[in-house]
Amino acid sequence: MAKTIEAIADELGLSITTVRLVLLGKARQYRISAKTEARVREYTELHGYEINHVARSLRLQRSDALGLIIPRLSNHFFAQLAELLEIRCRKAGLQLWISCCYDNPNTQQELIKQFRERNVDGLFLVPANANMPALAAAQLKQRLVLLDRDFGGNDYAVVVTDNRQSGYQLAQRLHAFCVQRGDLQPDFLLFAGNSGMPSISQRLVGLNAALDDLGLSASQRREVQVPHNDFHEGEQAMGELIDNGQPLPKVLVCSSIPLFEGAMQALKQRLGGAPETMVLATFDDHSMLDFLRNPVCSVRQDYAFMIEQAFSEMAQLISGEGQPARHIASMRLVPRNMD
Amino acid sequence: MAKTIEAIADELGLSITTVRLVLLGKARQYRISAKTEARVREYTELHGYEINHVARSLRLQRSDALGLIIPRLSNHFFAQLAELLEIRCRKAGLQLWISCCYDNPNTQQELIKQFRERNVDGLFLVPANANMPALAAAQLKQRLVLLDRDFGGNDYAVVVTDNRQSGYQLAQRLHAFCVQRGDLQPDFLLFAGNSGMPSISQRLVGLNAALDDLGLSASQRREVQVPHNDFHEGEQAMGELIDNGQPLPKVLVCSSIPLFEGAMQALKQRLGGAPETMVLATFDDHSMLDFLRNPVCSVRQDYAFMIEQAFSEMAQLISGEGQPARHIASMRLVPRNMD
DNA sequence: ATGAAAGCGCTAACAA
DNA sequence: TTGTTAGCGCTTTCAT
Repeated sequence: MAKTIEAIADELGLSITTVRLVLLGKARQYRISAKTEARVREYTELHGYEINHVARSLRLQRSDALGLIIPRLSNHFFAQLAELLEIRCRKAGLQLWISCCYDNPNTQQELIKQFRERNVDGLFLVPANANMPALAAAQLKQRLVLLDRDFGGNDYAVVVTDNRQSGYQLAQRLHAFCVQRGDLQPDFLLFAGNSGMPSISQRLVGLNAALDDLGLSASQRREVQVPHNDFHEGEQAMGELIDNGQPLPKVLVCSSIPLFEGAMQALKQRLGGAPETMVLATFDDHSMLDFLRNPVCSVRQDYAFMIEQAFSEMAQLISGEGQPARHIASMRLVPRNMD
Repeated sequence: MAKTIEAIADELGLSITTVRLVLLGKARQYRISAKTEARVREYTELHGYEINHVARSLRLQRSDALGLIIPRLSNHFFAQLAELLEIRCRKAGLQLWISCCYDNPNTQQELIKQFRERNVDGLFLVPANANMPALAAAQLKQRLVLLDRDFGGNDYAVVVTDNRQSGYQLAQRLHAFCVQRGDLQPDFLLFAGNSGMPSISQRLVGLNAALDDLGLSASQRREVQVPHNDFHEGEQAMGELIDNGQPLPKVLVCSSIPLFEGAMQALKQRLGGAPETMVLATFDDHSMLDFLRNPVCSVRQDYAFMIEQAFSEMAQLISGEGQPARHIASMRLVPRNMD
């Protein structure tokens, strides 16, 4: 156990104030005598001193810590977000407490409560449903920055990617690729998980808008929706499609990586893999997509922008200046094997 | 701001103790009158009450929080570990504070200090070097559980995978596969990042022991070491090998996924991908390895075992019972396209 | 140039 | 059956 300021003061026969001023580096400013300063320094260099952040927190009603609630760390996108946000917070002298709610509203509510109890200065939240923002904002004195999902409302700071635009551009790009390689009438299969989430539904909106504009007929467009963005559901849905004897599409677009992985798994197990000419696409990017031989196009979100905006919104909320704003990050298409 | 116990007591004209006993659900036990209990309950149901964990923490000298320091969340293995450990801690009513040190000893030291300042009840640590365990143990009153890397010494609780054994079995399996498909004299290329880490060096030891036992000649064995387990180094090393006109091996074994990804990238960019007959292998597992057409064998660690052992070691250290022990998790080979 | 004291909200020991 | 108080270690304000 490290010594307290009081213990040090006692042992040196000084007052708490004196020791404290030296430890804070304000000796000069308050004209503590050089001799006294030296004595304190010598003592702490020998025995060490570590501030008790808990006591400080209680006194100042501020923890110098921020909370982050995401669905899960095993999703690479959120892990990346968490990693970069922690770096940014640390740069500002703040701790980031990272928790996973698995998109369970009860868990998320419980986590918000716990963060409140521990007096976080603010919360970054990937809301599990449309009600969470209001609930969290109330508990956190509006010190709330929403990430990745925009459920609407202008009351909160929000940082999201332009998913509609991403979807639109993705479909255009895929179609152009097909035409360029000589396939003038490609058909699309859209695979979407949990379209209750605005990020997902917007992706679909964008994709469909592009397919509309491209004039695709009904027979060139299929859409399969599953309740969650996970591996298992992707595998099952693609498995059923194959087992039911439905034709494979020329172009397969998935709303997220886990779903994409599941679909690939089903194709592999039943057909030894996706046909070589099948054009693949997924939202979110991962370096392992390089392993695929097919043409693949993924959508990479702009992490740096998102983190910077999210953090500066939080800083604003804490300082009490300015109004919370909505920030829309752009994305980048990442084509592979599509020259 | 939620009300304090004192504020509630004042407004109800009761004492702090009375209110507290009701809130703790000990009204019965201490024979608080039913009427009083009802009044308190009614009040808190209306106005709410949230305990102030910071004050509690200061008073009890205990935070009900544990720290976890890993190299990085963007490494899927560590993200998985963090995710599961958080679940386990939450089950026990403890918060887990997750931080990344990027294998930088200074950063790691700083994080340990910060956790101390915030009075964590214990720390899970992936040590950045051989000195960190002793340093951390001193600062944390021995409440330290080391993960993934065993730098030796019997003073600490450690949970690691049997990397030597894994390496041995992996090499045996790969060799058997080659023989079975008719390649009686396969040559191996071992690609290792940061063999200063015990996990990595043990993998190499195991691999080489197997190659010894299999009687491979010197010309059948190559080993390339790079300083870090990351994508860029893997890409560069494999790139140089190809650019220098050295022959590709029959079997490529990488010490970790990032390195493996880098090597694949170099093969893809220069040769359009790994030759179809090349047998691939890496430590750690990832579902996206399914994307590869080559025979691939990965090594999956036993997360469930590791988490359970790590947590129970921590529980023991906190309760003060028993001696810290070393736990060795076994692994499982995950063959793909190797029937 | 240095010291003393109040108070952040909680818990535990002791009173009544 | 309920009340009072000290104290966890820090910061801030007001005295010397």
